[in-house]
Amino acid sequence: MLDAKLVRESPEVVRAAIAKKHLDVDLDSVLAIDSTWRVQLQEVEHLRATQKAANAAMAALAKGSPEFLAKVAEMKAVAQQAKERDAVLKDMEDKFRQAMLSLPNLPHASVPEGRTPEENVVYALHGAHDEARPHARPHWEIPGFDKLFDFARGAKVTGAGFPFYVGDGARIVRALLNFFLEENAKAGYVEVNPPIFVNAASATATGQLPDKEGQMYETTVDHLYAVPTAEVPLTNFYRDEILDEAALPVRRCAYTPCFRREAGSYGKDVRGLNRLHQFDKVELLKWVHPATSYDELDKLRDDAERLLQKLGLPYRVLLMCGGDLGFAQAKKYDIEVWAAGQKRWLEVSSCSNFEAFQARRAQIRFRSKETGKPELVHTLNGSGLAVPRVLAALLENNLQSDGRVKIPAALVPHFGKEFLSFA
RNA sequence: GGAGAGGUGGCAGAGUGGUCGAAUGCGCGCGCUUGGAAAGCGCGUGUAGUCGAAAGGCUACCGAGGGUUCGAAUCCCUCCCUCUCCGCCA
Repeated sequence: MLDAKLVRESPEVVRAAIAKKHLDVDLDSVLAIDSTWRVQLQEVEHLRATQKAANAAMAALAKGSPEFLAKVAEMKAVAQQAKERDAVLKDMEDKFRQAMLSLPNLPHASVPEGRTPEENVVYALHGAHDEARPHARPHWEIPGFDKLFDFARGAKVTGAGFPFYVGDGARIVRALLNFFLEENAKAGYVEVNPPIFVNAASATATGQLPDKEGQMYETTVDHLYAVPTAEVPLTNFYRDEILDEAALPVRRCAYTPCFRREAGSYGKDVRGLNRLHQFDKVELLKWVHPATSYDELDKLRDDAERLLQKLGLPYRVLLMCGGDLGFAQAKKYDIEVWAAGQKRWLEVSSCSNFEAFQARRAQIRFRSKETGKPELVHTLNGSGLAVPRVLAALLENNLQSDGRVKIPAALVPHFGKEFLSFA
């Protein structure tokens, strides 16, 4: 959510942001709602002031006196009017809030212009993705793949996109998670094991509700939502709180399974491990002082990149253009790993600075030493990393002529052996 | 799951229909005092919205949401959460 004062006083700034993100948002109607709401607010507050004044006067009068009774009669009418006006105001407040929620975050000045994913800027390229790998093949075509990653039985037991991981398949998932968590801890992120169901208030604060309701699994009793990412419980950890400025930046990481309904995806995008309804991911999250948030974004991206470097997997970093940036982000880098068998890039992390956009919605602040007043923090997050796609790249890139997969040296201590075997 | 108690400012804790944004204490800040500190004394100390050039004004907030009333922290209803006891359970 944006600052209402900014929208009101500098609508041209917001208009430029909408244009850069290539969104279709009716700013004029937002402004109109804002001004009628404020007029109504004034009227209701004036009526309340009248009531309060009468209240004080009546407190000084004898309870049954003629003056008292006259006041009661007089205020009955005011009360009636206040009630009606207040109902209208409530309605307008809902509309106002809806209108404010429809406005996207402002893209940072360093975000490149562009409308489509093709216009994203390749910010960095790491490793030899174009090196010849004669044995590489799409991971789902590797002989024995179905034994370790059992989609058929997953579909029987639960549904499509819920595989069983068996034997070395389960072991490699656990090794990757452990590796990610250990590395992130070394980088200063405190490990958190959060709830994997959240309530509606939490899902709203991070922006999953109301718009993306259909992407989450919801429980029929209690109306809880299975988390689509650890970002949701983690960001909400400090919801409605005021942090100590000295504690910033706060760095946390969390592993959770992630649940996504992902309606409407087909073809090779969803083959094998590329896209699942349930997958494992470690998320990095920071609450930072506004003055440092872009430095912190660079560091966050570096932290995520380092994981791929240590695994020896080629990757590239994209700086997202305005049109591909996303509604809530001010700036975003996507990290994509090279899957040599599929010969395509797979997104394994998305590192974003939300500035105060999420913090305003979730009311996460810090007390400024300078002013003594609460100010909104900036929030950042990124995966560190998503397991199945890293795994897909690992299987494809490291496949040997003998059909085994070579485990990167950094992962061997966690996996316990040097080769993953499909036999 | 059953029975009971309770949710008030940074904390503790008054307040049971009217001048209560809320006593008092602690904490915190500033000042006086002191060689310095403690104690003591004095003053101050929430958040948000809105109007205003500003000074400042107005409004809201006593777990959340509804209701009763001229008026609600206080009465009624629903929900959430915490604690105690019992039951069940990995």
